[in-house]
Amino acid sequence: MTPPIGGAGAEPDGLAAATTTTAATTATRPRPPARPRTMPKAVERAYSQIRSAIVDGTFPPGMHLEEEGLADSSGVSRTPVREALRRLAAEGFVEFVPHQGAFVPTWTEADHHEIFDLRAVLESFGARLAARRVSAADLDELRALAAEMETAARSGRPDRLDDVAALNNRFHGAVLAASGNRRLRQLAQATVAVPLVLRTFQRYSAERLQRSLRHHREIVDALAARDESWAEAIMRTHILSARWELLPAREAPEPDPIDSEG
Amino acid sequence: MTPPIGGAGAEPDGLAAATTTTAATTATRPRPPARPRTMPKAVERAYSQIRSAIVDGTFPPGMHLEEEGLADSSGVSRTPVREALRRLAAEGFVEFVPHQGAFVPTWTEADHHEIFDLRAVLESFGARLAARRVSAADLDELRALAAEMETAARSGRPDRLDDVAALNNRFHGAVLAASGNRRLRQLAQATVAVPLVLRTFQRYSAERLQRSLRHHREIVDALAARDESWAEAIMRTHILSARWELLPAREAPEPDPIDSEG
DNA sequence: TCCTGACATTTTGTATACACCTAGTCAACC
DNA sequence: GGTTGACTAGGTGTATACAAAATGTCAGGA
Repeated sequence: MTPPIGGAGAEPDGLAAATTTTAATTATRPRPPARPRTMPKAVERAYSQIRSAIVDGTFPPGMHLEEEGLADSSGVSRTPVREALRRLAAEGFVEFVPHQGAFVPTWTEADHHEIFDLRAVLESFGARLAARRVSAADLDELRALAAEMETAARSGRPDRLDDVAALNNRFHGAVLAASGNRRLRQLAQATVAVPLVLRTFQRYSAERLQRSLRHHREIVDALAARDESWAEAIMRTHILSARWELLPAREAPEPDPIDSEG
Repeated sequence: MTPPIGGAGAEPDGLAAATTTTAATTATRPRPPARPRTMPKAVERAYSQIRSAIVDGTFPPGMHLEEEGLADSSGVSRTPVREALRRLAAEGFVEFVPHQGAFVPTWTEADHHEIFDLRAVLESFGARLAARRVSAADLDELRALAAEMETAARSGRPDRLDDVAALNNRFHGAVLAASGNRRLRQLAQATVAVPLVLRTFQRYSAERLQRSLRHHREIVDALAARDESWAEAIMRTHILSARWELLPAREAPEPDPIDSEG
């Protein structure tokens, strides 16, 4: 149930055909929540353009997002832009002020801690659930993602760090998918972490990045062992250790920038 | 920051009056996220009407919500109806199917368990945080709400049970507010439980209701003692015990309907 | 010189009109 | 008679036009 409102729903829904005369007797027969076909393009274009502009910093924190301008630059009208902004607001990418419109949120340190607290709670719970239900295919996928991340990180090239971040998101998403709780996945992925964590690895030192990658391996091991407590603990560890790498205040210090990692 | 997108933002944001000669340097200065004034009325009307119709069963599960009809019955046009539906979808009250529109979701038993698992995780964590930061005023409010619920329940009249449900929501919301984590509150309140739990108490037996009310008292005690683990445990208990009262399958049995209590 | 008031601009909020897609129905063909 | 095809209706998706509201500016007065 509850398909992700706009997210790229790559999940086979499976249970669409509960059409078996479900109690309702009236003529206004509720039709079965049919299969999601293809998403239209206007809202999707506006959505992804705005989203990536926020993520990559083109739209800096505090910026006022005017609907007309976004509509022009996206090549669509204001209506789909509004819908896209609403979705982005629901996911925490923008903030709305009643008669002023949408703004790129400014993250405070308190926000940062809120988000990581929630990530720790939700994803460690997801890891616990996943340890119960994980399949061999899930484990293969997780191992493959971990390996890809290690490869990308080993290259040492900063431009690969975005790949690492993307793979990291996929890894965490895969764990949440393996948990079997779709709402949990939706919450953890959409509402919580994305805006902050997306470009995260740019700031990791080489050794911290290595530790993060080792965490991933250990998460897979814990899941493979079907050890719920271990899985929960290592996932919690993994996320809470990342918190301190990414504090907004740490922008200046700039630790060892990844280079020359064998 | 991140004010609740559509919720009645009753928070004094404080930093509204930077109106004095625009201390900014550039013209495209990001303006401060100003105070939330008054929410418009069209979307709000549509939103609350649709929402309550879903909650009270006027719109049964599986029903197709046609925008034009909703617009007519709400006295507004389709545009605000669409926005209201988007918000409701983000909160789990409706589901969207691409070129078919919005439907009232049908809750399966699996959905039910997903939701209660998440509630248990989020709200017990909220109780833990709240035990750290709860103020005397918070405790007073919680005690007052608990007392009101007991009064309403003692009356034994089934029509008061909706009041109990509303007070229950306020109680849980107050705990989450006391946690100090706004995102946690937003997640726990908006995305997770509301549609299912709202009309919940109609199904409680008298003794179960009493137990639930005692839980509330114990939650307050745990918070007053500033005992994080106690608060977390009793909140978890409170929610998980409620899970089994509300299973969809239990519709037929219909236990002792509250009467003559007190 | 500073404050107060109204005005004008800009942007959001809302309404409506149009286009495309989906689904259901009916007819033609195999 | 069953199946396939196109047609028709209904509804969502999108675009645009209009109204309301807020902000910033400017003039007038104390």
